[in-house]
Amino acid sequence: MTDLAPPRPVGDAPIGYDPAVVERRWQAHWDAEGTNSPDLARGENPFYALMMFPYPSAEGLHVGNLFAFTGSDIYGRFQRLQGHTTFEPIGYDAFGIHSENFAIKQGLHPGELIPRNIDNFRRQLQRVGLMIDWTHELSTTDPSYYKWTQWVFLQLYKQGLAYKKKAAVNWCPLDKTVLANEQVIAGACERCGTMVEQRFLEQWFFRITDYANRLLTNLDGLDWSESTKTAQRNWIGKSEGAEVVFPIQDVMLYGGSAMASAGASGEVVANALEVRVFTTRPDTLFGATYLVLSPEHPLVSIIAGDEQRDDVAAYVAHAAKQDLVTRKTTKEKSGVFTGAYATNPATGDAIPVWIADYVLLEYGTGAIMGVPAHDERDFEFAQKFDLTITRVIASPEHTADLPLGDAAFTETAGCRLVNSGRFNGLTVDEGRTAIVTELSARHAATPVVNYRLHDWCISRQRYWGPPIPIVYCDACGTVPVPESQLPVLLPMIDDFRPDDSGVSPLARHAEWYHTACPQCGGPARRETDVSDTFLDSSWYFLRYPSSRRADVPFSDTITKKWLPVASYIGGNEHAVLHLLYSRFVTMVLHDAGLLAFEEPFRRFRAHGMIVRDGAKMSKSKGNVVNPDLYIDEWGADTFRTYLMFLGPFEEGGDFRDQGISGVKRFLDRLWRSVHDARADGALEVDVQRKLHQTIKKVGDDISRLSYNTAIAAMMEYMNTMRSGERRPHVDEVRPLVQLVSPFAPHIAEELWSVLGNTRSVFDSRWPTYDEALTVENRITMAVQVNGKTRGTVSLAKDATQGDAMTAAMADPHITKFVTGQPRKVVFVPGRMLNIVL
RNA sequence: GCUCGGGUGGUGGAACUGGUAGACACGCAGGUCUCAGAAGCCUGUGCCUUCACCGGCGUGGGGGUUCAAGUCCCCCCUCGAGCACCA
Repeated sequence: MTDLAPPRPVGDAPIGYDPAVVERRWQAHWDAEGTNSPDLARGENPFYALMMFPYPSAEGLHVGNLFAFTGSDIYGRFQRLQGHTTFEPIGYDAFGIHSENFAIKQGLHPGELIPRNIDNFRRQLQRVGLMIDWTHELSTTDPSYYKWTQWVFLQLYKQGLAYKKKAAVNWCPLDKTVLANEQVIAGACERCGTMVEQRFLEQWFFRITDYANRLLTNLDGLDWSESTKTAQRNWIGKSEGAEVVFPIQDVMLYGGSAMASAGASGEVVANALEVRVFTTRPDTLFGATYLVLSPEHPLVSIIAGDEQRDDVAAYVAHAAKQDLVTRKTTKEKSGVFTGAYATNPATGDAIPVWIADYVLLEYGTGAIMGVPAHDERDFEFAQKFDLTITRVIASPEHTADLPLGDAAFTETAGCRLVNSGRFNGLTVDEGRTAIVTELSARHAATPVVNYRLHDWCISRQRYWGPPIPIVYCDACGTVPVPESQLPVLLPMIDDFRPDDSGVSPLARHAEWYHTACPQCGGPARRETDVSDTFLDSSWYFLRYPSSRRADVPFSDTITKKWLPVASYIGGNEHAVLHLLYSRFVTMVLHDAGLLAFEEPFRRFRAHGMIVRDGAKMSKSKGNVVNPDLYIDEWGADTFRTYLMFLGPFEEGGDFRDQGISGVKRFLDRLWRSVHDARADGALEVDVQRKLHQTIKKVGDDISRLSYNTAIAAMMEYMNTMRSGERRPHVDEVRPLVQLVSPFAPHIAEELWSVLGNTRSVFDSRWPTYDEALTVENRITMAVQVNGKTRGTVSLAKDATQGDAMTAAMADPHITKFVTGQPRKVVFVPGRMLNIVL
C-alpha cells in the first residue's frame, strides 16, 4: 500500500490542494495495486469500455484524443461504480502510409520512429489518469499482433472472400507511386504537382459487397449514434431498380469474334449483341432517347462504327489518362457517338449509343439509358449534343407536350406517366412496377438491387504494413501461407522508399522475396504488397482481452465473456470505413464459426470535435492546443473536467482557456469542503433534498453522455452545500466525492481516503438516492394572462386549480391584467396557470 | 448538388414528452476582508425605457398551428461536417 496520508499544505497554497502531487501519488498507487487491471477470467458483470485507439503521431496526443478518451473513461468508471468489472484497454494503430511518409521526411526508419512516438503517447496517456489496463496494451506493428492480422486475411481467403483483380488507381508518374484519392489535389500529385494518371494494377480485394445487405439491415437493431448509422446507410447506398436490355441494331461485326453474348443456358446466340443498363427509374423508359456506355465498357470497341472509330479511340485514351478524382468531379459533360444504334425495348425506336466519362464502369452495368427529360445529368448531356428530349412524366399542372424549359423535371410525387403508350396515366410507382413486369415477361428486364459500396481494396504497394501472407509458385499457383508459418515478418530494410517499379519495396529484397512453396517446396515468390491499415484496426477489439495469448488470436472463453463490446466511443470520421470494416470482419469470423456474435459493438457513440476559435485545430493555423501545458498548469483532473464541461460531448465545442478557472475553483471548493466537513449535528433538509436530486441527475446525465450538464448539476449542489462559507456535514460531502470521481479521479481518490476509506473510491458503489427526498413540497407556479407570464405564485406541491386561481387573484400584479370574466382557464398541475380572457 | 448536424446574452452553453427562456460557468460591475494585493465570500448582470416601480422587446429571417412555440408545420438565409456525375 502506498502512503495514503493527505499531503501537507505546500508552500503558500492556502488550501493544500496540489494537483501535481495528488495525481502523481494516485497514479503510482493504481499501478502498484493493479487497480485498473481487472481479473478478466473471473471478474463479475463484465463491461468492456472501448475507445478508438490512436495513431501515434510524432506530435503526441492532441486535445481531440484526450476529449474522446476522457469521455470514454468517464463512462467506464461510472459503469465500474455501478458494480461492473470494467476493462478499459488501449493500443496503437501504428502501421500505414502516414508513419512511413513522416519517417521518410525525417530520414528515419519507421521501425525506430514509431516506438519513440508510442513512448511519448504512453507517457501522456498515463498522466491524464485514464483507467487503462496497461497489461493489455498492444501495437498493430508488433509481430505478435500482425501475425493474427495475417491470420484474419487467411480466414477471408479460405472463405473465398479475398481475391485479386486489376483495378484503377491514381498513379503519379514522377513519384512513381500510387496515391490515395485524398492525395490528389485538382488532378495533380499533392507533393510534386505532376498531373496524376490512372493505372490498372493487380490488387487484393475483400468481397465486402457480398455482405452489403446484411451490413445494411443489421443497422436497424444497433444502439448506435443515428448520425453514424445514416452515414453507413448512405455509404452502402442501396438502390432498387431494374436492368433493362437494349439490343444493338445492325452491327458490323469485326474480326468475326464479335463475342455474341452467352445466354443464361450457356448457348451462344448468334448476333445477339445487347447493352444492359441499370436504372432506378424504369417508369421513364419511354423517355430513354439514347444510351451511354462508360469509355471502359467492353462493348465499345466492338460496336464503334468505321467513321467513328478514331474519335472513339481518342476519347477512350483521353478518359484513361484522367485521374480518378478529376474524372468524378468535372461536371462539364463530354462524350462521343459510337455510330451504333440500339432498340428501346419499350418504344421499339432506334436510339443512338454514345460513350461518356460521366458513366462509371464500376457502378451498375457500366452503361445507362439517357432520359434527358427527367435526369439532370442526362439533360445537360442531351442539350450539349442536341439529342432528343421526350417528356414522359407530368405533374397534374403539366400537359403531355409541355416543353421542359431549361432543366430536367425530376419530381415524382403526384406525377403520372405521359407519352408512354398504354402506361399513360399511371403514377410513377405504378408505372415502375408495370413496365418492369411487362418487360420481364419478354426477358427484356430484371428487377435488380445495386449498391454503391465497392469491394474493399486492401493492397498497398508500400513498405510499412503487414505483408499479405500469400506465395506464388510456378507449379501450384497462388498459395496461402499456412497458419503455422505466420507471421510473415516484415523485414527491417533500409531502403523502404517506393521506387520506379510501382511494386512494393519489398520486391527489391531477393532474400525475402524468394521463398519455398509451402505446398511443393519448389521455388516461389512472396506477395510483396502489404495490407491496408484498416485491416489492422478491423479486429483489434477482439485481441485486447486475449492480448497475452501467443497461441490464438482470441480465446474462446474470454471472448464469450467480454464481447461484443459494451460501449464504443470514437470519432465520426470513422463512421464508414473503420466501423464498417470491423462489422464486416466480425460477420465473416462469425460465419466461419469463430465468433458467436456477428455485430462487434453493442453500443457506439460518436463524440464531437474540439475546435479552437471556431476552426479545426491545425498546425498551419497555429491554433493547436498542447495538452501537456494545460496539465502542467491546472492538473489532469481540472483539465479533464473542463474538457467535458465545454459543451455537449456528442457535439464537441470551442476550446478557450478562459473557462478553465471555473472548474478549478469547483475542485478547490470540493477539497476545502472535505477538509472542513463536520461529523456532528444533523443534515439540513434543503441540502439533503438537493443532494438526492443531484445524485439522480448526475447518474442520468452520465448515462446519456450529457457530461456538461452533469458537471453543472454538481456545481449547483456545491453552491447549495457551501453557500456562504457553510461547513458541510460529512454525509453531505461524501457522495459528492463519488459523483465527481469519474471526472476527476485523482482528487476523488485522495479525498475518499481523507474521509477515512482504505479502498479505492472506484470500488465503492455509486450513491443511491431516495425518490421521496427529491420532491419539493412547495412549488413556484407561473401565472399567465392570455399566454403572457404576469407573475408567479407559491403553492403546495399538490395544489389544485382552485388553489392556484385563489392565489393568483390575490396578487394585484396579476389581477390588473384580468380585465374581464375569464373565457377559459388552462391549468397544468405543478407547472402553470393560464387565464384566457 | 445530396445527406447529417447547428444558429439562444459580451462569451461557452442550459431548457426532459410544447408550459416562468438564459441553469451552470467565464467575463464584467459593486461590496466585504486586507497596510495593499491574491485567494475566498456576498450582491448584481438579455436588450430598450425608467431614479425606481411599471412596461415593452427578445432564441437567424418570414409565415402558420396552439390557451401557450427555442421546442411542432411550411418557406428562406447562414455556418459546420461528410459524400459527391452512383444512373
